[in-house]
Amino acid sequence: MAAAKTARKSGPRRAERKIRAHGEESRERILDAATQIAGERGYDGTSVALVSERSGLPASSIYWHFESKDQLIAAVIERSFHRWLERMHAWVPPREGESQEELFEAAIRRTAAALTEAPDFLRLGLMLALERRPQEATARRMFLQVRERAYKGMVASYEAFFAGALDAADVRALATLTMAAADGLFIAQEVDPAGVDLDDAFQLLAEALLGAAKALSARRDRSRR
Amino acid sequence: MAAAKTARKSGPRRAERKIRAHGEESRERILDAATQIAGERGYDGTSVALVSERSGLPASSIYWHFESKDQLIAAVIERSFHRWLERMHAWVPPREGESQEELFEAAIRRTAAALTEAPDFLRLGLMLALERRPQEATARRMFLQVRERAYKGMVASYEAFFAGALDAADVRALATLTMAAADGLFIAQEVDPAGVDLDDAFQLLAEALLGAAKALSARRDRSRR
Amino acid sequence: MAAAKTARKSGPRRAERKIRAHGEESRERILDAATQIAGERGYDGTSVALVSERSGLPASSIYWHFESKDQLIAAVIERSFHRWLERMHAWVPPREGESQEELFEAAIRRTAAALTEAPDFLRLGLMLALERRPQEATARRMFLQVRERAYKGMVASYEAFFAGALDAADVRALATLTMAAADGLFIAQEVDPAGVDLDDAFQLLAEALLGAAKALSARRDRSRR
Amino acid sequence: MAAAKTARKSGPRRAERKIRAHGEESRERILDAATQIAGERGYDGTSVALVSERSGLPASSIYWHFESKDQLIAAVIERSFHRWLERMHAWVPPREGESQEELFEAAIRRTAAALTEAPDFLRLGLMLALERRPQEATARRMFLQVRERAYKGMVASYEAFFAGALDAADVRALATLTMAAADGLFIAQEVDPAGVDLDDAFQLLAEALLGAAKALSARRDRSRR
DNA sequence: AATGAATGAGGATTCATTCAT
DNA sequence: AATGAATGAATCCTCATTCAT
Repeated sequence: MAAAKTARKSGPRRAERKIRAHGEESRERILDAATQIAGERGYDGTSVALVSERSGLPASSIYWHFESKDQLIAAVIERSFHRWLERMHAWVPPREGESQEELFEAAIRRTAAALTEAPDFLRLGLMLALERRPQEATARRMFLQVRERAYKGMVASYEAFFAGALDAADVRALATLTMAAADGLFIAQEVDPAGVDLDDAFQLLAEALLGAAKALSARRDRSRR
Repeated sequence: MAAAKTARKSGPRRAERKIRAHGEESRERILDAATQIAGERGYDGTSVALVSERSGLPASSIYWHFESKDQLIAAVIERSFHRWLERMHAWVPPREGESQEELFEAAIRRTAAALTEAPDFLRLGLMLALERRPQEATARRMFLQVRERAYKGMVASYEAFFAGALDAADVRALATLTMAAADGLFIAQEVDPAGVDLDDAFQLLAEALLGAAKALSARRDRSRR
Repeated sequence: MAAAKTARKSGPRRAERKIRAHGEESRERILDAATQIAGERGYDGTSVALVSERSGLPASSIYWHFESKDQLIAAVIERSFHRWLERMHAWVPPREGESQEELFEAAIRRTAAALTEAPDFLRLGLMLALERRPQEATARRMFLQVRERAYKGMVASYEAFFAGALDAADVRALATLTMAAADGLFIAQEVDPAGVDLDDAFQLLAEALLGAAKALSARRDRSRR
Repeated sequence: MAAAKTARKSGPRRAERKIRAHGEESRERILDAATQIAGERGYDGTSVALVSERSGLPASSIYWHFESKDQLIAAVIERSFHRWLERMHAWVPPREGESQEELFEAAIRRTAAALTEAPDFLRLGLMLALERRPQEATARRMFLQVRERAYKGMVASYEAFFAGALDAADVRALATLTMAAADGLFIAQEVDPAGVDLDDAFQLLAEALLGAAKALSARRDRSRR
């Protein structure tokens, strides 16, 4: 490759597309390219040269917008997360007049939707989460931060569902299990899309969690007596 | 990876440690180093130079023992898996005279033990599973193969537990959910060891799965009628 | 310079410090930063980006004030030299009623003071003087010019001291030796501040030079006979 | 330039000169090239690419022989110093039947010879000595170390010359001054080869030092009384 | 049963400089 | 009187791999 950079110098002077863009636009172009690539190939697979090629901006321009590759990936994660959050909010109309159980199952379905809505983001994030490198951890930290927020949101909604029945520790345990199962199902489906039906699996998960909640409150009653 | 890494190669190797090992021993040394590094840093983070340094053998010797980096990582996974299997067998004495539920919870506890027994193996495997690169897939395939075997084993034991109550599809769904939750809990604990108590979480998972099983068989009864 | 340097540029500059300074002030800020950095790291070590960061002004502003990096460094040298000259004049009150020898030693002490007064200037200048690169020689030329002036001044005052005793060539030889020793002592003290006492060393230098002067005039007498 | 690497790929396969050299030979080739370049252009001017080009070995091979550019330059300094030391020893036949003063002047002449014998080495070393970079200081340290050895040697021979007349501190002061003057004269001659006659200057320096020695021992007598 | 030496391709990042606004 | 954005060339260095010995 070697000369396949930027926009191909073709023929004489190539003052063709020196857009002198509005900055923010270039930044977005870079983030778009990086999001795409990082989703496909992970942190290490996302070379600055590739992002440069795909975004149409020279590598040095990437470094004008981002301090380092690590920070670029962190920005990718941040933006993806915010977009995903927005879509989540748009998706879920507040429903009324439903039973507790129906409400809960709806919440779980929402989680399922969340997974299918942001596969690249989650895949990249989980890969980073599993890594244990000493340095260059900004991107990883960003994902964990963002994940923490999602977890807190889940705990809050569970507290509403199980008010009275479960105490704070139980709710957290249930939320942790939910998140774990969601992550795991995501992976299962990534690995073998044909082998898992996410809708069915989350339906089953909802029932499992309700069963677990019952067991927890029963345990609680027993210990209280 | 940029500059100034953790590791330092130091020019022409000093002839310090010419152990002239007996072949198999060198191979093991290389695998040990590679296992350690790959567990920490994933596929891309595992450079041949690093493995060379950590094992004390020159890079060319690694290529004498393994065809390529990809095959090396595949071998790492294979060996880790076999060791893990051995430990699993040694660990779990067949218990008798227990109730169905107790037996089931014991099985789940075994799964929990499996996670804590081979963290590097699982961490690396999950990272590979999440990756989406076209070439160099030997290592990834190896993990998925190994994982498939584990899944089959789980299905087999679930069939024994839920014989009569659930049909094959339900058992598979339950096993899939179990595996997903296990993977997810593993990740949760890797990310924040203090935030998750694996014993408690798997206890809760067992109750959740029993709840799900009940729901499944109820559904089945309903549809049969 | 490789990666991960001391300094960090941080993407699109935050608009924090838009002082809208009055031109001359910005120029001074840039010169201050460049003086500091060039004193520490030499010509090549003084990157425009570093100067930008340390001065708080964007790199493009540096190019508004200076034609090129080379001219910037030349300006650094020029300004440093003038400041140093000023301080020198302020420092040295003309003394009267002293013996020849006392006057000479006072002159040498002045030279010593000159060194300690402008270490960055001298350090950078000597570094430039030692370099041998063809292009970008403005800064270097500027230093040598300035140095020539200092040398001429020294020759003039030596001519006064040794009027009658030495001829022009001898005086120049003595001045050359003085300057060389001063440069060398400066380096010695930069390299190991604890190892050299500049006052003592210059005291000794004064005595050495007087000895040399005596030898020179003796030689001259001999050759005249 | 870009493609002007290694040995020019000309025409078809270029298996022409894959010397598979004896290692040590390649190392020397690299050091030769680096010595030449560093002498001309200093530390920063010595790019790995240039050394690669001049030595005929690819850049990556340079990194097989040396850990980093910094260590390469350090090795350059070390080798240059040792070669210089050898030449110094060869140069100076032990003379007998001369007066103290003649012996001393001979020693100084030896120092002069030393300068003209290793100009590149000294120039590079002094440049490094003047720098104040935080990192990458191996080369600099190496020069200072080597310089220290030269200083010790000088002190030892001065102790022989001035045994009885001067005490240890005085000898050190004299040696420091000698070295400083030598460095300074070297610089003066680098800057303006026509302006300095090294032989004359060192002759004068010898007389100056003898004068200084006399002054020192007179001072000592005075203070002893 | 190894290994010293080499290598081309590519890695991230910094360089001095430009120019439209 | 500036500056945000960009850029091509160069920086040091690491990569997986090869091959003669």
